[in-house]
Amino acid sequence: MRTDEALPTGPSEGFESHALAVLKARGFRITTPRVLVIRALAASSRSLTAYAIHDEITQAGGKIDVVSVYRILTTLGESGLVHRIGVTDGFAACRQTHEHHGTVQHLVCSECGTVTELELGERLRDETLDHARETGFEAREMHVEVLGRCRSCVS
Amino acid sequence: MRTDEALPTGPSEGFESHALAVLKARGFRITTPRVLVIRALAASSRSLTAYAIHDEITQAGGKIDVVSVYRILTTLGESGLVHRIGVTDGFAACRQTHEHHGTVQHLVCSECGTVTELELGERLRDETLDHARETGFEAREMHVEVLGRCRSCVS
DNA sequence: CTCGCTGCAAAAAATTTGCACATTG
DNA sequence: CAATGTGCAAATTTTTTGCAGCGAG
Repeated sequence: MRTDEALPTGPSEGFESHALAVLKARGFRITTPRVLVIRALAASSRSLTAYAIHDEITQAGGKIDVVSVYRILTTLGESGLVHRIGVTDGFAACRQTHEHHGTVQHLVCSECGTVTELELGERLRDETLDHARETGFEAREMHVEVLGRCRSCVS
Repeated sequence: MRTDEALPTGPSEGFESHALAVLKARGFRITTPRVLVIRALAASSRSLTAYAIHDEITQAGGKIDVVSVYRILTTLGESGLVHRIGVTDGFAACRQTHEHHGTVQHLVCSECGTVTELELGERLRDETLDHARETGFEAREMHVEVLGRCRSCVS
């Protein structure tokens, strides 16, 4: 498998190795298309749709079918390696390597589209879930999206 | 305009009159298709996709084009009368008639699909937003989805 | 009566499926 | 070499657009 071209391994390389390790641990094969998708996600601070990922890879000289992107995104999603961002209707790399029990917030910048993950403290998470539980709801996990402007767009 | 058949006005009628009032106040016309969509949303405790709404209306003897459902959903969304539910990829009636500054949580039952709105207390909302702000993010609004089992599915 | 809204037709975009072939481990 | 995963072709499904005509106010 050649991984030495199309979508360079940059500063966010942490996600790539983490994702590959998780896939391997779960019994999935490490293939070129998977590496390319992971790399595209790792390189983007924004959330990407299947077609956006396909374009990124293609424009970087890589070759992949959109169908594969869809299938790979499904796999990554089931392995907790990507999160679907509702407002942008795309997928963002889940960079938190430690266990997050549905407590990651996504800060989505409406100006530049950057998606930042932020761990919601245990206390806030629990209080919010307890609030839901007071109504008799058996809360299992939650997803928080915050819209606004990111640090660099504000200044 | 005939509103006396197809999708009866039931117990959740509050949403219908509220929605119609809001539309009227915003200068939109009250049309049969709009009433039908609003009624379908009001009658469902679950979130509905455009096609699901179309089916509901059609099966109840009503007549509407899916294209209109899309356009009406857009209008309702811009007027804050429906919320897009990420996990279900559908729309749910926003039954809160008072101002909620992005503080409504959605409790989505993974078993029966029911979507319940729950106001997140001011304190919890502010603390969560402040948490995001500490990172330099200018938080404007937020959306919380909680997954689990609703009261009736638990018991 | 007039402008907004709907329906119809059609196009465009997004997502899924089946199967032969290529690739990983 | 034995699955597993990919690409290709094609079918489905979802969403958008243009325009003529209906109907709410």
